Amino acid sequence: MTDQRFNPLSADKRWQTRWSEDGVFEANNDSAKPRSYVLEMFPYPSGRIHMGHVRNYTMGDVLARFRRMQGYEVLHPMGWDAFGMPAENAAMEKKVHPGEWTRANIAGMRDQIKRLGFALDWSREIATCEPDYYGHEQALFIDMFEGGLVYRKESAVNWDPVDMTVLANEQVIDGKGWRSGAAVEKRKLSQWFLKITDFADALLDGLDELKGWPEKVRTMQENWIGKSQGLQFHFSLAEKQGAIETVEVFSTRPDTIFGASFVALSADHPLAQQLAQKNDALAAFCEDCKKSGTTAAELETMEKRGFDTGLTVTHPLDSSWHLPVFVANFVLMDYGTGAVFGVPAHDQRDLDFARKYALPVTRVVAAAGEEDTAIGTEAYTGPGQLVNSRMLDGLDILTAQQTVIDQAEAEKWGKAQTTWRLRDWGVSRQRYWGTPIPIIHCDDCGAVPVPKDQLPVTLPDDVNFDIPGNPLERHATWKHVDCPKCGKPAQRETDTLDTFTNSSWYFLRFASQPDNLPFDAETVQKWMPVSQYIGGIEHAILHLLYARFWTHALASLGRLDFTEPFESLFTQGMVTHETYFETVENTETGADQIVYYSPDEVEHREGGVFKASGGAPIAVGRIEKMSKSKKNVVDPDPIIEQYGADAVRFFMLSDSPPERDLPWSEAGIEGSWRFVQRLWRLFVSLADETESTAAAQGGEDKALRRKLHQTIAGVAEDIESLSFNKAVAKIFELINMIEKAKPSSDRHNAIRTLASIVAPMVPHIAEEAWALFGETDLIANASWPEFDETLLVEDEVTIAIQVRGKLRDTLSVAKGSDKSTLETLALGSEKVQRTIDGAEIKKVIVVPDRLVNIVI
RNA sequence: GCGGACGUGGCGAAAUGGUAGACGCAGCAGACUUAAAAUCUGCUAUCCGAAAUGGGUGUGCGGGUUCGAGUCCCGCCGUCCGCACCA
Repeated sequence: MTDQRFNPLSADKRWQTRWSEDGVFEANNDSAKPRSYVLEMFPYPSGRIHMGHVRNYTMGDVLARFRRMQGYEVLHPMGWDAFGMPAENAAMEKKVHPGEWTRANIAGMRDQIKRLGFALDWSREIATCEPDYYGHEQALFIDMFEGGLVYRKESAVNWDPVDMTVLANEQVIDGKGWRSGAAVEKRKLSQWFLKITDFADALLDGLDELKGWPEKVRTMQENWIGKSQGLQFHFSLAEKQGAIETVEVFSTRPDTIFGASFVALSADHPLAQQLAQKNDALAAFCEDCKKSGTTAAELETMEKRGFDTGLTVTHPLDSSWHLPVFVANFVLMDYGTGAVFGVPAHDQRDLDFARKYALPVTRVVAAAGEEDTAIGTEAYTGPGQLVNSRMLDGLDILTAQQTVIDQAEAEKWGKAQTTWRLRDWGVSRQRYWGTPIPIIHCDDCGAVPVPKDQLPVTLPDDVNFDIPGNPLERHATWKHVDCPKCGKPAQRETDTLDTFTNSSWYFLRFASQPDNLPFDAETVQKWMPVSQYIGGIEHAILHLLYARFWTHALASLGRLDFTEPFESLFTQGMVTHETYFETVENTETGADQIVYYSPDEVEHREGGVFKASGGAPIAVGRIEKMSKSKKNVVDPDPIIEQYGADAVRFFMLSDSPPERDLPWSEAGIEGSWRFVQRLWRLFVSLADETESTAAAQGGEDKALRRKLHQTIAGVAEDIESLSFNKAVAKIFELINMIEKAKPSSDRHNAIRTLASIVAPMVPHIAEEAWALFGETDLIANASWPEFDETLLVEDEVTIAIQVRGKLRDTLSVAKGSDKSTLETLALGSEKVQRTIDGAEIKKVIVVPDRLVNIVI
């Protein structure tokens, strides 16, 4: 007698062991089968996996298992994005070495992930913090260095003047250092940059190829790259300042040149710097500009302020027209030329600035009829014709732009120019826990790459984090080396690479991992590009752009012969949960403060939510992304232990569309658990039944057979499009029908086939069922069931009968009934006649197999 | 500030411009049980109605296109995400 309850505690472990021992999911580089590379963004080993990971890897796993069943050789690897700040924070707080902390986290998280029974090729596991990964990364960096894609320049960082350390944006809270609380300053450091801008055009054009990417991500990348065409030209300084005689500006709106009322320089602009040397007030203003943050959001929301330098420039189209020159805090040195001309009437920022400093506002573009309408508090950015613009009057915007550009080029004071919002990628980090930059600084030879036979440049283990700052910088011996070129004493670069570099090529290393090279191009070529990449939308720009850039760059260096790494991309939603809180008075300050409670600390009872074990009522807050600060985190581990991997996996796939947020709920996981048990009851019901005994009892069941075939086709389609919630709904419909059906050979077959249909989602119970049915091989090695095309279409359809677009009746007719039949049937409907009530019929619209709409 | 998305029952949602609410959760009623759990059956957008194989309303708000709009267009409102040193 087979157990009437499915027991995941024993089944999960048993099948996971079997899959592992048989090496079922190890990808074969030499396979002759068609290939599919399914990849989920690898995790940062923060300590514990969270529900977001579970959701991400479950989705990838369903696709990977489904592709295997379809006959593909599947590469589905897992690894660790193991460098990063949390390890250093742990080192400071817990006095544990970042490496030790990270490796312990990896070990724990690997166990957690394995308990979910994913079809992963663990033989290819990588951790980016190990020298056998980052050493190869150093080799690739040197390739880029030698290929002219790496350079050094000054760039601003957040500097904490108390801790004497560089801070990440994340560590700056309201302009203050997160530990010291000191006001953060911008400070310039000489840093390494990768020339991503060399690939701006290629990265932009490449987006067109990426048909399998969400439109929104392509748009975000397009906007991020920000190609804009315009006019770059110079204003001549009325009062020459030594060597500086002109101010170079760039504008995408040269048509508005007659609306200019000022020129604004970045505080970092050479002219601003030069003037500041002789002008204490200006120097103070420039210094003040350094106090703002380095993030775009801060720069753009801060109060726009300027400093009038007293200088003027002459207008290029009218030498008698002088414009004042300001230094302004909103002009970025990194974009364009570091100087702009302000047209207040047609740019909101310029308008705000002009109002503040009482500068003229002249409308130069107007929609029809608005030529004389004054500009109030809102700049006009819409279409129209040029006004108040001398020779441009009456022209449309585009023609005016071209006219100005042509004249500038003819008179040699400017030229058409393409500018990018995209800036080069600063990869230097003044931190320990990252890939050491393989460069040696020699007084005589300059920056010399470490010879490849001396790689990897490994991190020293004997470091301490008792004082802030970079331990590599203050390590007694590590940085002191001889120059590889001339042999004289020199210094190692002590900055490490941005962790984004680690995730910019890991997918290549998964595909091929020779000892002596980063990857073997031929093997990589067999697997790449990644067929389906799955991860969070938060990576829509940075990670995905950097990974694309590395692939483009390696292709340009002749190391790869493709440029786009990810054929299809899917961005999944977050796992969310209700928040629980109460507002209490802070005993010291008297101010109200919110105290959050975790789901473990509350209980749901009649009348609401209360503190656990009979406590007081508690407020239920918004449903939000699971986060430590809101304490609304549910740890997957105990859930897996209680309900088993299959129920957890199934929950992750049900209900919410995968790109949308998934609210975690106790009731939801209970529902998934009941689903698993329901499946099991169906499977065991077959244990003593053969197809022929079933047939003998009830013959055949055509409707159920049709439903089965529709489900096989429909679920396959839904899995391919990652619409797991729809696949789940179809499975439920099939099960509902099976449960209501009488015994028959078709019912018997439907249940057997059901095991295969659900196998990618709930693989443990599917294996268990397969064994129960007497199969000796694994269902993981089985094929996706075939379906009969002819059974997919119904032979009877329900037609909607509308009167003036409103549903009045429905009719069941043979599929393919012709229009006149349908019209006659519709007009014969009693309900229709009642609604028409003798009115004149103007028109009858008939859509075969769909509806009839009677217009009166 | 800039860029991107989303908005449908009590909740998660479904719906090539063609019957809005499939499927799941929760709830209600019933069966089974000494009882509970589990399981099974039925109902479940909303308003009017005793009920109807009766009618009205209804996909964030306001307009528009169409025989027909959740879906397309225009304008709002709200919420969320990203913004270059978090990963």
